Amino acid sequence: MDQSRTSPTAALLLKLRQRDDVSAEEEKVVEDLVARTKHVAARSDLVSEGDRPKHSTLIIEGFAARYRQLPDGSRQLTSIHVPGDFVDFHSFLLKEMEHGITALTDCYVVEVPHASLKTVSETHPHLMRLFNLCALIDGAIHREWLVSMGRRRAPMHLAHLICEIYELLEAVQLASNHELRFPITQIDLADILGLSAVHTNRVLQELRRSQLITWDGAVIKILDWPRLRDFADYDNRYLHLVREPR
Amino acid sequence: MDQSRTSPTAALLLKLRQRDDVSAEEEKVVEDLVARTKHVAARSDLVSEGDRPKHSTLIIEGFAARYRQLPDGSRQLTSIHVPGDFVDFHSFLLKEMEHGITALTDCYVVEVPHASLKTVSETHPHLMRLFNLCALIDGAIHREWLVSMGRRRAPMHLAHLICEIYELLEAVQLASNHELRFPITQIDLADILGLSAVHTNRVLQELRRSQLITWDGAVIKILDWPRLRDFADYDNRYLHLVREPR
DNA sequence: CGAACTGTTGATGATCGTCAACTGTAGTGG
DNA sequence: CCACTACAGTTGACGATCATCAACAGTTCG
Repeated sequence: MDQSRTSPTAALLLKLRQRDDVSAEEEKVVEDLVARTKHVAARSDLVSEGDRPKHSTLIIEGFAARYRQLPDGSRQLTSIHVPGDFVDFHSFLLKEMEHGITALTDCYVVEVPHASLKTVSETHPHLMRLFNLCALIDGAIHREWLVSMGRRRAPMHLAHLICEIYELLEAVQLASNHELRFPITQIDLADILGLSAVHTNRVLQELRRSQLITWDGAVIKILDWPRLRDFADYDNRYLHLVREPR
Repeated sequence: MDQSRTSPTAALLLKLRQRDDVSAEEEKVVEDLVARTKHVAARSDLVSEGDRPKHSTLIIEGFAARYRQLPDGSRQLTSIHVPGDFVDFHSFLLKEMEHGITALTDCYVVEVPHASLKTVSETHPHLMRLFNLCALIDGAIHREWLVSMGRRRAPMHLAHLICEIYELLEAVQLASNHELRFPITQIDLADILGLSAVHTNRVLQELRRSQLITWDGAVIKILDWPRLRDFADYDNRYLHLVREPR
């Protein structure tokens, strides 16, 4: 795994700074939230459905996803999370988890006690507002996924997903040059797209045949960013990556 | 339209009280947010994509929906909103709207200035937290919709939607006895489900044939709630309708 | 070496979209 | 009053997209 990162809070701070200035004191508060990093093996649950966690989980390294398992055995992933994401921030207010969270790859995470978040909300409301803002952006991503599911054909859907993940990783300096490490199986990818694994495989090959991407093992290369973006009808405004004037 | 409602804030207060106690003072603050109700005709935009509204819109009466229009002319609704919902609460922090909001029926709404929300966040943090909590539940609903889109067949998907809307309306005392007024066209319904209008019509008839519901004009009657719920694999935990102990 | 898993391909069928036509209803204007 | 329009709902025919089942290759790992 990548050990080059200086601090476990680096990705989170990069994310927050895209929203607004983060003062030196707030930065210290964020760093104090990180008590001890914990390793989670790929394919195991960070949080299970029905849990009432006493902490929110911050991803330091690796990929995780929210998912729901249906009675017929099928599974749907409802979001994917990258370093810097509070993957179950809402459990701070909502208590019961109505979905599970799985590690798509080996992960390093930090469990931030809800009590600490409560303190932050009282002593550093501006910082708390930045966390809330990130949760609202999660909602915007959900809505874009709904659009992809409902109105984009599978190849466009996959292309759109690749654009999104690339820009999310680029924003925390984990991807550049239209190249990203995204070590996920086609089975998990199918559960993101809401497709069968077989069809997912064929759709992926279609993007390869069209010279839009290569996807070899864990490494995705976007061969023609403008064409991929147009093909996917990708408009990144919903990620709110540029800071809004206040 | 129904004029029996005593106060424009009735639905909102019912919603908030499901989350936590609302003090008399907080109730007064909520009522002060409602300056002037405004009528919006069915099929017109409450907010348009790209807008930077200076207020958040609270629905007093009628149904509204968030939507996105795609270049090929197709449209996807990403959420539907009932009285008591802040339909664009996130614009308070996120500024630019990356989707539009349309009135599915004639609506009465209130436009609450962001400046007022800012004041509330400073003087009544507990109340603001309840608003935030509602926004997080919106996210949970989005996730459940993603599951429906990805892994439920059209008849299950529609059944699930009916269950959800019924319970949301029941929670603000706008539906009871497994009967609800939901005056929406099959075209809009198709744009919720991500289906064509023709297929939506057939799916609807399937539910009618199965004696699960009647849907005559604006009125939906759920004929067999347990069977509809089982058929849809509907589990309402994600709506967080019961108050959590603190 | 076998076991388990991922990726891949082919064959077949189910689900859903598209096109077209027709019905009923409500409104609109002469 | 009636012709005319507009639109929601409905039905049939046909085709595209996607799921399912089965088989097999390549890799890793014990």
